[in-house]
Amino acid sequence: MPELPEVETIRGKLEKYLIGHKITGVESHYKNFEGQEDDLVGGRVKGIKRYGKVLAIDLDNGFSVVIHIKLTGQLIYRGPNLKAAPELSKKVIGGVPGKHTQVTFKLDKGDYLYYNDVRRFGWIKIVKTNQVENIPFIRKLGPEPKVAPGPSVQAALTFELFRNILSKTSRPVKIVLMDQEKLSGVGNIYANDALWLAKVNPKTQARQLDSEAARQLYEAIHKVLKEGIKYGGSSELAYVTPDGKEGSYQDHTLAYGREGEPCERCHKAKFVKYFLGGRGTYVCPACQK
DNA sequence: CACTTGACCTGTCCGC
DNA sequence: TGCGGACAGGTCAAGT
Repeated sequence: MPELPEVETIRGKLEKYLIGHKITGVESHYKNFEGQEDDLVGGRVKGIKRYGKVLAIDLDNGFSVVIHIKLTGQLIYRGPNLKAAPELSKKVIGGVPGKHTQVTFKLDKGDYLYYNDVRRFGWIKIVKTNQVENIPFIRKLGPEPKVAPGPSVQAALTFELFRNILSKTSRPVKIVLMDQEKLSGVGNIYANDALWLAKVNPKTQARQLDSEAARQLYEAIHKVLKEGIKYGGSSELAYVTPDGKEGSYQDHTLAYGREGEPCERCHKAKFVKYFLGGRGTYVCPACQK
């Protein structure tokens, strides 16, 4: 769920709601929070960047808030910028502020940005803006598929790079797609869908893919990520946008979650599910040879 | 080095 | 209605 399309959707909304706003206070009791809350106070939001699945909120005082929401992190904006404050999705368990609010960012003009995280896997770091790209996790990220016009900072995943990445390993191609150090942004849902769209078996050794299969897969990755963005992300689990709404990609998945359903493309088989690398993997046995 | 399993956490859903 | 157990995606650490 929080893969590139979800994080990009959040990025766009934060840009809309937060730019120009000053942080007037930060309250955190979160175990995965690193850095000095006070470094943010007085800074104004000047931009929101994305590195793969990671967000960076840049302030005009030289500091940034870097956030990885992992599985259940939620960034919820509340305040007058929301014309009519929409009802919060019930996926915002406990509401805001609430039982699962880990960090509260108080902004000027009566605004708040809340970080909720039920399972507390996500992390937040306060660092100087010029040090964001030195955070080890971000430094190690591979190039990402360019599917959004927005200012992601990651290098583009060209077809040349993609072929090169595949050629260097015999790991199953699905595992490679989800390896953020090889390419960034793709997680389990979109990996499943891209493989189905490209008619590639997830277990295929990456280096066994010929140029044509690699091309199909390369294009499929871009296509499914764009679809994800178009539908505002997948709210299968805990994902919601900063205005508290759900995305709808979960209603448009190609293969993910479709165990037992007929394959609408070949009509020859039903989707089966198995585990690959510990992750739910959905394939049509007839068209993903 | 490649690959697998367990850990991190809690809510939801499923079966009895 | 209650309860135990499996399961969920993202990443890291430890084990084989």
